[in-house]
Amino acid sequence: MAKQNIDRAFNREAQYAAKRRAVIRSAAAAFRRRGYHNTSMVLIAKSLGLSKAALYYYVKSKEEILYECHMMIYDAMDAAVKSVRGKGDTGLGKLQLLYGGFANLLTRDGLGLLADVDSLKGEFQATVLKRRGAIERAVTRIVKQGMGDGSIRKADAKVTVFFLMGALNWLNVWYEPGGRLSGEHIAEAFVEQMSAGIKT
Amino acid sequence: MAKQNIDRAFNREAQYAAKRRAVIRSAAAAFRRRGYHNTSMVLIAKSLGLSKAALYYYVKSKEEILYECHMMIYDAMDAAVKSVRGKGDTGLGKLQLLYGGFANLLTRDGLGLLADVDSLKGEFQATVLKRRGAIERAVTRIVKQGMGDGSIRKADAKVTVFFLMGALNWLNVWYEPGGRLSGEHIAEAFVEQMSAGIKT
DNA sequence: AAATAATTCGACCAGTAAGTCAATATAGGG
DNA sequence: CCCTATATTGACTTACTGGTCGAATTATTT
Repeated sequence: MAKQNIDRAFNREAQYAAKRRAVIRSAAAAFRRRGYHNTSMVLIAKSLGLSKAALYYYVKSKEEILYECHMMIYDAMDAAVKSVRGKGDTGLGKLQLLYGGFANLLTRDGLGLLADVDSLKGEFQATVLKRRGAIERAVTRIVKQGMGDGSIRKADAKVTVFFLMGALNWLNVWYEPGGRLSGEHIAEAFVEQMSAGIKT
Repeated sequence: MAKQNIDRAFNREAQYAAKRRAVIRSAAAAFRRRGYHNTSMVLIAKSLGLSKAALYYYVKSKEEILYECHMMIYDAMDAAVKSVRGKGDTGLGKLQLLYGGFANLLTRDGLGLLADVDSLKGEFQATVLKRRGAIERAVTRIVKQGMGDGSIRKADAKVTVFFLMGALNWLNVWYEPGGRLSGEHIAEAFVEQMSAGIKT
């Protein structure tokens, strides 16, 4: 029954991983609503029907949870960047796809850009900043491509990108799932306003 | 010498008020850099060459400091709103003036939009949210005016406004005074991108 | 059913930071 | 030069919360 055993073990592992993800996701939602420091471990635990001690069976520290929250969103954004490779004939077209994808992540998929980078220390913070930088650089590259092919108006690329990323970030603060505005609606409006703001 | 006494007393009062303001301003800068919860009262005190206990001679609590930080920026924004009354012939023109004014507050004047509203409780939080709502409503009013007079493309006003406010808010995260980009430069670029994004 | 491994918990520990207070230093006014 | 009000402090208290640990409980294997 070696095969069975392996299956079982695999299943257990998967179960563990799933629960760990649940912890991260639940914490992420709480962090987004109340902020990192206003969310205690007991609260995260209780919202999952667990005790605080049980939480530490799945994560090493609160900081690690925050770190994983960041990784989650950056994984998704990296995937979005990758998915527009080759697509879109102009820089602007590519950026439209990517920006819409980002907006969808933040609304439809319930992921949030956490701003609490300062609460992370050492290696954790360095990694998060590195990945954020990578995203910004990817967007900047596309913007510059657009400026090169004439689809995007020439301007300071850094300012342009930060302007656009800021609008996205603010979504966390005001967007409420299930409200009057659907995620798709917002994504569409954002892409339109973004495009109009930067195209030639 | 009653007059003298009154003058002196007034001077003392002014001195007190000035020092109190200094506490708020210094704390605001620290909050913006490190975040509210990562900034201890001792740190605020030491950066002013005081002990923590002395701080409590000027403020009632840390929360009050955060509250006053918010009031400071909202006072400035209210003033900016007031200052564009009557100016600008179209909605777009008025919004350009206001948006540039906001950008200047955040860069040149070193004021920052604090996002830590969740760390405020009860009446404090209610007041801050009320004032933030008032600013958003003022901006929305101008946007709608612009949609009415044909200077601004018709769209969902709420989304439009939040998009623009988000870009402003993100300034706090990435803008560094004394860097390559001057406040004026950024304000100009923001106004241009904002205008292009929403005009007809 | 016994033995073993995976989960979960109550109770506790330790560090941190806000806030208090009695005591002290400083500065003008008489 | 004293006296009063203002300004400042060191030492202390208090409350919270992240994190640990051994025991208990539950699931799994043999």
